Amino acid sequence: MTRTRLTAAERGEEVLQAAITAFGESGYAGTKTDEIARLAGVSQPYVIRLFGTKQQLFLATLERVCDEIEQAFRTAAERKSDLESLGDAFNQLLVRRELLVVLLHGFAASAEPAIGEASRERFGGIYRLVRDLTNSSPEETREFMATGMLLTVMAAMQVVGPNPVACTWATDLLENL
Amino acid sequence: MTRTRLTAAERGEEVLQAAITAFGESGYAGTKTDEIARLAGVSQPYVIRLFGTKQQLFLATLERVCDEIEQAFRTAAERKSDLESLGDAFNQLLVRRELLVVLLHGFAASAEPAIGEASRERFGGIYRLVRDLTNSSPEETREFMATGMLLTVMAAMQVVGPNPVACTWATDLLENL
DNA sequence: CTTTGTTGTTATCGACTGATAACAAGCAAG
DNA sequence: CTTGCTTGTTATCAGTCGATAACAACAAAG
Repeated sequence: MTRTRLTAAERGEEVLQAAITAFGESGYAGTKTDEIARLAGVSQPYVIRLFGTKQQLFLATLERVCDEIEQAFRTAAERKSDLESLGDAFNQLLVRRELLVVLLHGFAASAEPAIGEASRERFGGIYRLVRDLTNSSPEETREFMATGMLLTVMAAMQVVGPNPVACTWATDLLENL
Repeated sequence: MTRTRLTAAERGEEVLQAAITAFGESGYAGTKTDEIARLAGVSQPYVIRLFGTKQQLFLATLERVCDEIEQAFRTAAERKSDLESLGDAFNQLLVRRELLVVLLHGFAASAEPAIGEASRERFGGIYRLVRDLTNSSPEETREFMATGMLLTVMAAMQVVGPNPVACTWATDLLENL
């Protein structure tokens, strides 16, 4: 048991990774801070002290996820700045199902004002980033975002990504993509 | 106060409508059966007795929502059986934001086995229905479903539908649709 | 070595929440 | 009217969960 002592920033990072996993699986309301603590290997009260409240932890998780998505797009655009290149990057993100599904849970929890505001802000930012990185028209960008949302809900339904549930309609939808 | 006595089926219907509203706003885990009861004007234990458990109530709500969506598509196809006609029908559904958002909450709660199974089943059914009603190719149908998912998450973020939150990127995305 | 700040824990609370039980009130038939 | 079935309520529990408080362990500095 390597129960090392870390700085608050380092431990916070571990908790954040655990939060991505947990929130990605069960969403904002459905996830217990205790489960996140267990995944991170710390006590539940410490998770709360590191982030203040469960909601602030969720918001931090959402911001982190969006940062990683935007970073993946920027990196892809450096090699080739078209929508196909960004699409490949998106498919790579699907390997970590929880990442994109956290985003979906943010959208779904938008009735909570703070979460809704963050979701709208970050989704708009990703839209603009995709459009600007690739110099695409609004129509092309919308189709890209739409396909992204379809894949994201399919990730939530566990028909794409690692260990997918077998599903005839899913394989049908994924052909020629 | 018209506190009339209804049959179990009639009262169940009222509870189901309340459940669409409540689950659409707060999702499966985030909605309290007590809130549904309040909206339906009955006591919380009665809601439970009518549907067994909160999960069974959510599943019934999900089934109902999917039935209504499929019905809207069937009706639209009777007049004109192409994707544009079904798209118009979908836009009409957006007027009742909660309806589509319940669907999204079903996807999001797919980690719960029973909910995941129902979500996959019904989503696949809608996909096949759209494709068969319009005789569209898998590619065309996929694009339709993708756009539908984009609009659904935008509905969850409250940037489309009644009383939309003003948002530059949202108006941008909705132009020429 | 002791002082001081940071990291982390255990103990515990208070509010919530789904579910059960027991009971009451309406309604139709005989 | 009373018997029996359905509709509905109040009371209440048992478990959960986020959050707070108090304390403990460790490390660096002087």
